[in-house]
Amino acid sequence: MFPPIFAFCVYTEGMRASEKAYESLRHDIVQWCLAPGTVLAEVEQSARLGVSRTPVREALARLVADGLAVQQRGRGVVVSEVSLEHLDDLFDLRRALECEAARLACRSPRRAEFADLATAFTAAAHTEQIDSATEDYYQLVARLDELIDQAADNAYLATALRNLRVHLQRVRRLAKDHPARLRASANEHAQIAHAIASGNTDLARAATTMHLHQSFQHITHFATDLKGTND
Amino acid sequence: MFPPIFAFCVYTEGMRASEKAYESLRHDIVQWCLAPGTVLAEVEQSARLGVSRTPVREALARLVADGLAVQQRGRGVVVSEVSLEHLDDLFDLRRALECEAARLACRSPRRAEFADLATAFTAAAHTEQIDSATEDYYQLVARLDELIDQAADNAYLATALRNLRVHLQRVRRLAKDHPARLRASANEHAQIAHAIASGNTDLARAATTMHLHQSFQHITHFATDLKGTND
DNA sequence: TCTCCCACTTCTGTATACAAGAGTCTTGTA
DNA sequence: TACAAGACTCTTGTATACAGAAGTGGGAGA
Repeated sequence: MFPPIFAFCVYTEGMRASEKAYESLRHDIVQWCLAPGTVLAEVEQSARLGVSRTPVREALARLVADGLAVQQRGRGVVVSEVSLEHLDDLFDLRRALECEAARLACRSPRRAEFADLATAFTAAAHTEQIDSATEDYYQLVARLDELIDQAADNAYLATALRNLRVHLQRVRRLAKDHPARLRASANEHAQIAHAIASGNTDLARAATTMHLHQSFQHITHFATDLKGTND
Repeated sequence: MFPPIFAFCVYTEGMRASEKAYESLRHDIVQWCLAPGTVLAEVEQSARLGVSRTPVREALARLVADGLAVQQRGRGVVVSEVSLEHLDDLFDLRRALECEAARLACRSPRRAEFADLATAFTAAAHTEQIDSATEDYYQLVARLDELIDQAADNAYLATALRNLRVHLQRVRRLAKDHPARLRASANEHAQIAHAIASGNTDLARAATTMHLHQSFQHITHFATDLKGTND
């Protein structure tokens, strides 16, 4: 009765079926278990997830609202494409949002908390084998993102960022992590955290802009490599 | 194609029942026909809209995703509150997004099209009885918004702005339109359109910032009046 | 052999039936 | 009279049945 791919959601207990279906599908799409272009037929998914069509429909509607799937006339919904064509658009919006978040965080009474994170990032940048601790590193990044969101204290901004980060997660899968890039990224994050901790708005925006620029360059470069060699 | 701002749906013909329910509920919420706090019971709404519970459920889920309604445990969904408490947050995000849109529009090959709109806004500002042509004026604003979206040519940004503008529409209802404010607003919009037409990024951002600041001040001022007198 | 048309299959969209849970009202007891 | 407990009702959450539409495949005709 248990669906094949469902290792991540331990807590199906008190969850509604529609919630379960949504989380499962969302996870599978973000993690590329369901590749772009995959048709999400209602009956097929309801069988796979072990629930009826009704909650699956609700889940699919939410995925379409998230932009993770698109509704095709007559053909149901399919997993949306991940295109590098609009990566610059994604990053334009991301820069606008993250710079604003950084600005607001600079004015937060909690901004001192960023000093510890800055130290942690600097340490991470000097870790010998950073590529073997990728998961830890990404968790650190998540902590910084979360702290910025909390310090910015703007629900509208947080929602916009949340909607955006899903797409980013999918795109990121296109680029493998190189140790050199991870190290550089850690340093950039340290700079951002430092800037916020010091309350320097201009510096925080600049650091954020720099980091996003480097990240964009990395993904673009690697994705081109991928297309040329593997794809 | 889709109308930019659903003036309302006369076109229930080829529409799915769920779409119809969504547009109808969304319209009623934005137009304050359904006041904040109103309980959106599924059976009640399905009877009112003449469709069954299934499409109503789908519509309600979308409204919750939009932030126009909130799901209350055990009590179904209710129309979300419109609070002035977080108006500054709304405008912080709005400034970030609209400034970015204006910046991108400045780089668009279509930026020359803004010159005509600038002229139209200047004319509107000099209309004798601007308060009797409020609808026309708001349509002009909608045209500018739409043109900026198109010129910015960034689907992610357009989505974020669309999500935000719904909340703004609701808040705007708190403040009556005064002729003086409408005139000033028309001039501010003319400035924005002029700046974009000339391709001056800094000027476009400044004009946008100024307009949003004035708009924020107006709503804040009036809303305080409202609370003191009518409410 | 190619093309067009018709029928069949399969899918979505909608309605409705059923079950579980929460809230409320009523009644009984202290 | 007030409080508590139980039952009832209303609501949501889920499953399923049915209808309509769209795609597909096969057969017939040119």
